[in-house]
Amino acid sequence: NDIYNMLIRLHSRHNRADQARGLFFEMQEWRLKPDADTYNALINAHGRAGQWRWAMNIMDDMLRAAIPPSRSTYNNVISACGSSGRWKEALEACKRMTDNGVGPDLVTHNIVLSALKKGSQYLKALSYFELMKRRGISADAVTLNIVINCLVKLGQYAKALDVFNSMREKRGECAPDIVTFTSVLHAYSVCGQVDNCKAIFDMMLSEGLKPNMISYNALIGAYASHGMHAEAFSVFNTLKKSGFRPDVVSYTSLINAYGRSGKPEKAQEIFDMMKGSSCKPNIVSYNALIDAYGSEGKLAEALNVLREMERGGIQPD
RNA sequence: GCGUUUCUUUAUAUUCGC
Repeated sequence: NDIYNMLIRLHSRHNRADQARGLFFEMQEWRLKPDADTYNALINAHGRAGQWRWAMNIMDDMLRAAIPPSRSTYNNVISACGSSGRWKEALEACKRMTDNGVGPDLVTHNIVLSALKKGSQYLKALSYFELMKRRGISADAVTLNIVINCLVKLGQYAKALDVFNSMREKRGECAPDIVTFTSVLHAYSVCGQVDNCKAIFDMMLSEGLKPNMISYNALIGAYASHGMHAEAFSVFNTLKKSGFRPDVVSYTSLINAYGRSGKPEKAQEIFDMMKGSSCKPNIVSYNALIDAYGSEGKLAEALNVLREMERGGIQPD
């Protein structure tokens, strides 16, 4: 049983909801009874796939099987609504949870906040956070990271930095983590302060936090969006030297760095490098390269890339 | 009673309009 639960979780992580569902039926053919963990994992799998209705139906099945939904079950359902962009349904599910006598925990509140953020309801997210404070619910780093990102989306950079600085003072549960630093780095990029992106990155290092792919990619992206291809390329190399394999985001950011610097042939070079790697270009990579040519008026080359993309079986959007 | 562990939540890439 536990093995099936693990396998379903594995499919969930890889966004294979149908495979997860297959296992769910397969285990029952072996006369294994799905337990709460099974249902939770299955709900999670559908949530990640944006199938919030399925997620809800599975919870109903659970009730029919006389397995009471746990806090994790509700959290998974609320999260399923959130990742499908259904913030209203997320709030309703949260209310239903309370009505059914299952109290929300901090994770629940964080899931609601992120559902509001995914639904672009940044102001609502901030009011929800204020409500949490008034109720004496103490936030953790995840909470504050979401708040920072909502403030950035609203263009309230100074307030975002205030939250960041309060996290640095408080430490403990609220100590800035790698997500915090990456968010602040991105905030500086969005408001045009590239130098501070590097400063934040270095601060993260001096705090003893190890950068991951996402933080490297964020720095590459910051340089890229400001047309600083040399700096972007240098971070790309540092990433590789640190033992990471650049992913599709790393490559696409670098393509964009050259595109924005008016160097489509360099962008093409990186694109070819990506094809020679284990990482396949996706539609965003193709779009970045097409735009690199297009913005330099090289329409024939741009069309060539478009044709190559279609030959590769990717539909233009 | 205390601690440890498991599960659920947050950060990065392309174009265009307001």
